[in-house]
Amino acid sequence: MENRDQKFALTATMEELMRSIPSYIPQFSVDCVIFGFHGSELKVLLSKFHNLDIWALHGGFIGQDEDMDAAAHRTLCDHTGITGIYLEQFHIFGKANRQTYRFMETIFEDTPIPEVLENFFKKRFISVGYFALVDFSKVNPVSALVFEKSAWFDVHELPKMAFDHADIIQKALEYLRRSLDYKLVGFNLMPECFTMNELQRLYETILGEKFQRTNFQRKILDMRILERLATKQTGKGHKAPFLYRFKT
Amino acid sequence: MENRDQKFALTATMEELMRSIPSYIPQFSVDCVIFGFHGSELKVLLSKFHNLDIWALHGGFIGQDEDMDAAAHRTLCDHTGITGIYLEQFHIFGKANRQTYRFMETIFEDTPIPEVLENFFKKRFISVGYFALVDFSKVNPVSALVFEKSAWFDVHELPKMAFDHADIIQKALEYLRRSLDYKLVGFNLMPECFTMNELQRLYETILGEKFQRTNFQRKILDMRILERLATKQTGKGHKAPFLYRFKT
DNA sequence: ATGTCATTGTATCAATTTGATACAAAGGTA
DNA sequence: TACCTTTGTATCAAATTGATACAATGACAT
Repeated sequence: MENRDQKFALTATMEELMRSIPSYIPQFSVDCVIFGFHGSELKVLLSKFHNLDIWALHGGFIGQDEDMDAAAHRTLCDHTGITGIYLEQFHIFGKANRQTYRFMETIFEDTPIPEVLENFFKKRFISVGYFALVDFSKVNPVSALVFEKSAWFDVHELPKMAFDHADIIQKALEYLRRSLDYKLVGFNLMPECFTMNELQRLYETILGEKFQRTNFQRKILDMRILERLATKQTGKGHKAPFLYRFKT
Repeated sequence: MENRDQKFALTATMEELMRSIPSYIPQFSVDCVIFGFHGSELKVLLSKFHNLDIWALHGGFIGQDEDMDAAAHRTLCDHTGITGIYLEQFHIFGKANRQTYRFMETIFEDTPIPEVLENFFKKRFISVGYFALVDFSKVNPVSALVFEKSAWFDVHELPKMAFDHADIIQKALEYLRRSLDYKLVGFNLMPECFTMNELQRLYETILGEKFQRTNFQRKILDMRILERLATKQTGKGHKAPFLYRFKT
């Protein structure tokens, strides 16, 4: 019974997809790695397929008359409900064996696959990887299309992933490390106000190394990218830390 | 007369292109920015279109069953005649208005454009930018397809460029600067043996800044990436510099 | 031969940046 | 009020970087 409802929901949203497919560039997709920061850990937002214990990145296609960046933003907004997210392309995945069709068959089980979908998905795909930096607390994950639900996962404890999506996340993380911009990354991943300690945890989890508290503080303050606010009134048994905010 | 011969050559190679087009992924291309180093300047290899005073990067398409990286290597080999070149993707260009068709019409002048080509080129294109690092002295530019000839240009003195190719070169240069790896770049752009002074000129032209001779020498030697060979017997009126080679 | 000139290889010192440690100032609890 | 913990800041040593000095070399003119 429950299974039947899901199957119905699945095919219903598929109808929508089918109608829009002719307006997309064939064999080309966008995949977004959505990073968030919570509880001292770097997270990625993933979605689970109906009927399968497999998770995937949020992907989409590009309209014939649509800028690629715009397509990435649209895809992202569809799945998170927020706009104005920081987004940047980091790599193109173009191996010859990037097919999604065999996977489609599993999702559809014994339901016949519509011809439009078959023609679209049976070909090999090239995909642009984008990464997004979002304020964890502002995201309200939206399930759409073939997805049953969304959830945040620790970057180092990923579930079983679809296609080459685990590789894509790995590449995104490498890119983030290599081209780390303290202001950009902090500004987009942290909430409005935060303590120096929380900020340090962010960079530690991204770079995978520990910093010395006092030197980290000096380094960040010397950059002059933060405004110091009032001290935070903690209920903890120690001196209350200052709160900071990124200068605009 | 001369014009007529050129037109003939143009359409003859076009026949070849037409036959291969159905095996390519539509609306998707690869463009290579080929960097070389000569006479204290960073150069890019460009090709000139027949009948037009417009130069372009070397581009190509991707076979349906071909890895994207392989397609880039193939394209590069077609135009330079050398294999095993260092090649890396750096950006994907996906603005909605990336059309080549209007340009095609100019090239064809009043010759009718074959339908296969028309269908292929009339759509908007997405292009992956690759950059190549080659030993200037080893390249023997090969003209192919719609190109009349190839030539090296100083990165800062580009001729009139086709499409958005000037932007693509700019992006490639920015990428090269941002992710500068001293060993990688030097190893691929320098000839087998070179003096410290020549190496310094390379990094100065890439980064667009002057270094202090003595400190540059110390910095590079401290990296332990070079082997020192015998001194070079110059005909110059001063102390002969050592020759160096990158460690393998 | 000898002196001049330009360039190279190396040493050296100062200035700056980075790493490590010390310590007083809170904020809560016993 | 003593005690514990964490925070903010100062300070010193170590490492890196910037700037300058100088002897060594190779060709040429005298």
